[in-house]
Amino acid sequence: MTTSMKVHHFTRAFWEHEPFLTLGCKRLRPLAPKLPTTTTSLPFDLKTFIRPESAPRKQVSSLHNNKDPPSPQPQVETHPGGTRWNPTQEQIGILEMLYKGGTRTPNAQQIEQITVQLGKYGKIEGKNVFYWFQNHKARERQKQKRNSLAFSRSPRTPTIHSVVTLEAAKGEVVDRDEEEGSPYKKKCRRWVFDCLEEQSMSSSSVCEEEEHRTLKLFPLHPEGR
Amino acid sequence: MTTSMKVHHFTRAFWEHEPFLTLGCKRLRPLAPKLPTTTTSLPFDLKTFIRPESAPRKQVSSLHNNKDPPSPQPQVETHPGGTRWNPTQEQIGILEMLYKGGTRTPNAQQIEQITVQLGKYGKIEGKNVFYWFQNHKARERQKQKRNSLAFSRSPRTPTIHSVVTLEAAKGEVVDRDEEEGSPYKKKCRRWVFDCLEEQSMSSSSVCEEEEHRTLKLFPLHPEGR
DNA sequence: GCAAATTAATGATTTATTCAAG
DNA sequence: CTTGAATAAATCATTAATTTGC
Repeated sequence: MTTSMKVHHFTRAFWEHEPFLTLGCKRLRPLAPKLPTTTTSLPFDLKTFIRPESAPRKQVSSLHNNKDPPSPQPQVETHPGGTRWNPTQEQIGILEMLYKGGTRTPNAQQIEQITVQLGKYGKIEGKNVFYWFQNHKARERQKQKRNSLAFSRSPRTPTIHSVVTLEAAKGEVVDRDEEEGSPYKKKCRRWVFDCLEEQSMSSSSVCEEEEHRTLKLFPLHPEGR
Repeated sequence: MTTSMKVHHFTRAFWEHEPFLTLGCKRLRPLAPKLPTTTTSLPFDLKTFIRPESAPRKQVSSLHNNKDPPSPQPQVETHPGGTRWNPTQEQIGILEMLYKGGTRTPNAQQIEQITVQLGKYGKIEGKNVFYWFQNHKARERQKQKRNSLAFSRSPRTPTIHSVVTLEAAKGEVVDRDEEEGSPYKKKCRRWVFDCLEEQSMSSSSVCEEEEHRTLKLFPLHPEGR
């Protein structure tokens, strides 16, 4: 009986909702089907979790011996019908407007608002909005970088000015980017798990069974690499 | 009237819930206070959003010409009353057990389960679990890297080596790092916004007012940088 | 013209870095 | 100085453009 055995047992017990520790851990409910029951549009593929090897496996990764220690990993494999958000022109337009307006990392509330608005033009979720801003910001940055590099590189040869030019270019870029940045200084950014539930109803009776309403939302893949 | 003007107007209108586009955008409700109404323990600092300049600004970043072209460094400013999760011994123990058991990037459901279990030993949220695994994984990796570097560095000294050693070390590190990866091929991993709502009750009557239960969860900061 | 085959964009995820609380 | 929290960078994967052979 090695340590790994113990760990393994523990892990299994944990996932199976067995009382694994001394505390009064009342056995949870059978852990519902949880199959496609999850939120509708979720690409959660339980099948693959159960039967990892199914799809054509496009990924190679043969090289670079990937050895993962312990568990038999859950495979979240793309499920066929995996659909990613496909923004409409209106949605893109609004998002770009907001971006130009200075929005870079909208907070939970802002994302919610944006999502609601954009929802008028097509199916969309909050995470799509979040990702869009992250990606757009990052890719604008790349673009700027490329541009300034290209700019500085080509005129390179003459005398001194090239350098000057380079610096100037950089300065410009920075300014430009900053220019449209939000007017407020940067401050604390934080992630948050936020819930849509209307808190207004709290006024009436206090729900004893305060069902976990706080949400979740995180990576859906069972096991990382 | 420049483009920026228009954009600005649009943005403002957007945040204020004014009908900004032609579509039948029925004016939303006054957009509740939304101040501290947000989830309880959230470090949402509205103050800083309003009054950016407050903290002593500690960041230097002078050296190492950080030509981060665009952005002006993100200043994550802590807000005063911010309280971060302080894990108990039991919690840490369980988390490490799970980690040893092979858990690296738990999915939404797993995180939920873990959170519930750990909740018995102290206050905790899903995001804490999420972050813990991310950090632990990353820091284990760093440790491995450091170790292997140290290992390869000591026995090395002879002649040309220094350079060679460096390269070799890097190679080793990579492998080592991979070494503890999961045994399963890597495949598609997806993020998911998942909700805790018990899906069991769906059997009875279908709740018409399907209140948005899908959660949210994203960055809570008002404006990026 | 059109469908398989490439390539370009970009949505979604993971990994690396950074910041600061305790 | 450890590590929770957050952001940025890198990467993966899928959809849409575009090209190519017929």
